[in-house]
Amino acid sequence: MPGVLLTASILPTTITGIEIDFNKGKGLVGQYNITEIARLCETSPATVSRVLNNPDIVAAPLRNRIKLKMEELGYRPNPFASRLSSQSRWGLALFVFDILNPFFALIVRRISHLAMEQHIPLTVCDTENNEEKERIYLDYLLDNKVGGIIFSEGISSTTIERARLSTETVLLDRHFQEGLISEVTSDNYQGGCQATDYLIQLNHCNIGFIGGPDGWTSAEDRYRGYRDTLERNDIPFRPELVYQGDLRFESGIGALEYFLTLPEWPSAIFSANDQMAFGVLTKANSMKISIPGDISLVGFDDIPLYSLYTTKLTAVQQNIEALCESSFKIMMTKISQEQDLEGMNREVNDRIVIPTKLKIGETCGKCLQRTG
Amino acid sequence: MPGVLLTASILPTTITGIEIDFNKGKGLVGQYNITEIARLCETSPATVSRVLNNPDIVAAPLRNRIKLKMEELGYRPNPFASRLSSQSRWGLALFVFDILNPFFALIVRRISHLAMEQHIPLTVCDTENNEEKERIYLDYLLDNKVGGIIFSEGISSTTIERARLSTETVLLDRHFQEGLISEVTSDNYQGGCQATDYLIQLNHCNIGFIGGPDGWTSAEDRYRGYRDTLERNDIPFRPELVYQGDLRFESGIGALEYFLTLPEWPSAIFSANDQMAFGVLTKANSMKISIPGDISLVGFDDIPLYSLYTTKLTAVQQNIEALCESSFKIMMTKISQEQDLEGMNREVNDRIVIPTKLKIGETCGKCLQRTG
DNA sequence: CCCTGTTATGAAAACGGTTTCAAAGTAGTT
DNA sequence: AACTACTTTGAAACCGTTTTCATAACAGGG
Repeated sequence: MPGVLLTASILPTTITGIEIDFNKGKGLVGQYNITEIARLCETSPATVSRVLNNPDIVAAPLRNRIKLKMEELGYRPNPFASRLSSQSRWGLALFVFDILNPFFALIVRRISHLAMEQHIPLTVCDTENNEEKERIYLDYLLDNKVGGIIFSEGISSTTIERARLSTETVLLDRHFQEGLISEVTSDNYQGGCQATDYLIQLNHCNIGFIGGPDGWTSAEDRYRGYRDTLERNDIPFRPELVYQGDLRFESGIGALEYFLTLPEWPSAIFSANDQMAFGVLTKANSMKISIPGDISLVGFDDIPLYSLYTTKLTAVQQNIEALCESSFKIMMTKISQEQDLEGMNREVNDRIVIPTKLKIGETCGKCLQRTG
Repeated sequence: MPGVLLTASILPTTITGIEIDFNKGKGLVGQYNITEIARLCETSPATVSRVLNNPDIVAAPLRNRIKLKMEELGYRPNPFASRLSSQSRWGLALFVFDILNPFFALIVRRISHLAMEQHIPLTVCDTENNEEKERIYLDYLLDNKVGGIIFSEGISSTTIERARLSTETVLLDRHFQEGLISEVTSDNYQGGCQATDYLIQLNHCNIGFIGGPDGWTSAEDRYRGYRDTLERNDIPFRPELVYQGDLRFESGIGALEYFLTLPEWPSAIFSANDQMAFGVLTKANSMKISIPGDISLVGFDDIPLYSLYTTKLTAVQQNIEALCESSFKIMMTKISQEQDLEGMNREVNDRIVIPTKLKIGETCGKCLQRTG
């Protein structure tokens, strides 16, 4: 489950690891096996197995007798034996880059909820932006024949490409090489436009942008929205108004500090996520810079948690529920298609875009003097 | 497994669940098995197995030949086969009650780091305060012969008791029935004393307390510290100054609202965790109540994240690193003891207490008029 | 009543490892 | 040379399922 996070031999290329053996010990569990059940029901293991996996094909009286006996003894099938012999893939995994970030924490919670509803184990892999960790997790998952992996932002292409070749994959709010993998994203470009448009309507033209790390396609799309909207409104793009953040709180602090070193402060800031916006807010607060009095601020994500804080952040709202549900649904479809079609239409990949919405809070105001 | 995440048959008492079979498909993986390797090295599977599990007992030349061949072919042992035949327990799990709470998120991150260092898979179980989820997770873990489980606060005794009987268990910052399970806790009682003492030194005697849910032993210990310290200082305990929260942000808001309905406001509030203290801070802010001007505030945990916010919270500091490291170490010891002693000294349980420290921030001030 | 087609079951062969046990080889002692 | 002790290896049994294949039982059609 969650998780799932997770291994039988989770190792690098070599094969080591501490294997623990306590046959003696508290092992009251798993007394019964399928043969025992069969014997007690005066039938064969094959039939018991059928009751487990395909009950309909065994005659009702026998089936009930077996079911009852299993219930009575609290029999639980051994998953190792089962998966060894059936060779089936099973279970899902979710890669996130930073579980401390509430945006990802919410995704984790939502996806693991969906998985649990279906009784599917989910392994959560918090990679902490570390390629080595990604590799260890992926090795583990592939060894354990995971059924599919959902990748969110911040995971290296190496990992994704490797996963793509051996199991089902779905992207959550990010792109990968054109069309290779099904993806569900927010309309980040549109969101970037919405935020920028709104600020321009408020008369701002000196708009700072706090971006994300290279290769974060969601942040890049937001950036494109920002630039295109400026252009559409004949506002010249000024590179010095762009600060590259890392999407964490601290980064917002750094961004504001940077913007304040400019000869002319931006009158508004658009941050590629809420965490950084919140950093700006906090820093501004402590420096007695008024938001929105001195500087207007727009975030991205609309994390519910943040709306509880002192000043309600104006932010582009992502529909996290919809993101999670769609990507989970696509994954389930892929997985069942496998069953039926045996990979015939493997190359048909979905691409779902979920609209964003600007949610007005209290961090934006009209720009009075128009400069630039 | 993380494991995150998580099941071969994760089911309730009945046996259902969607099992997916895609033998055809992208299965380029796992081409080689131990017999194949043996054949190619002109030796027997038994010997290859020995190289995997106990390299020293096979002669160097043969061993190297086999190792090389495995490397060359990218051979990966099948964990299902391996665990089926060895019957060994393997892997760890961590139960947390709310992964959105930064205190637990930090624990998750720390423990999973430690586990990964040792190449041990960790399954993180975010129970969301739901006994049904606990059961599903635990069933899954026991079916999969987990090596041990670490329980943090907020998990039901039913679950813990059931786990205790079938696998190794360690408690992290909580108690369970006296001495039955090894535990590592912060000195919550002492922390409660420290906070209360500090406020009393500042001349406060009207001190509100925001507690946790029933059965949360860590919060109860903090509460005892609060009460005993009042008593030691001859300050009468007043039940109306105690508010039972649920340890979440919103709960702090509710607490402050409640305290303000009292005929006489508390001049200081001690909150059983940072999240609720932060709720108080936020609510106070929006109501123009000054902290520490009107009310002093002490939290508990000292989440690093929160120290970045506008006002630095005064809080009792828990040594999360130490908590995690100790409990992980105890778990590792238990697990290896199993190997050696085959349960001889099963009943020896550790009990480690980690001191707390009061960290002075900016949310406390001297109480000027002394009432009560 | 015989033939055919279907349904219900069991025997036995996988699945890919680990482990026990015996045998063969090596070395050291007398 | 004979005996013992130890090291190395392989054959075969086993772990608990699933799955294939064959058979038995049964129903329906002529």
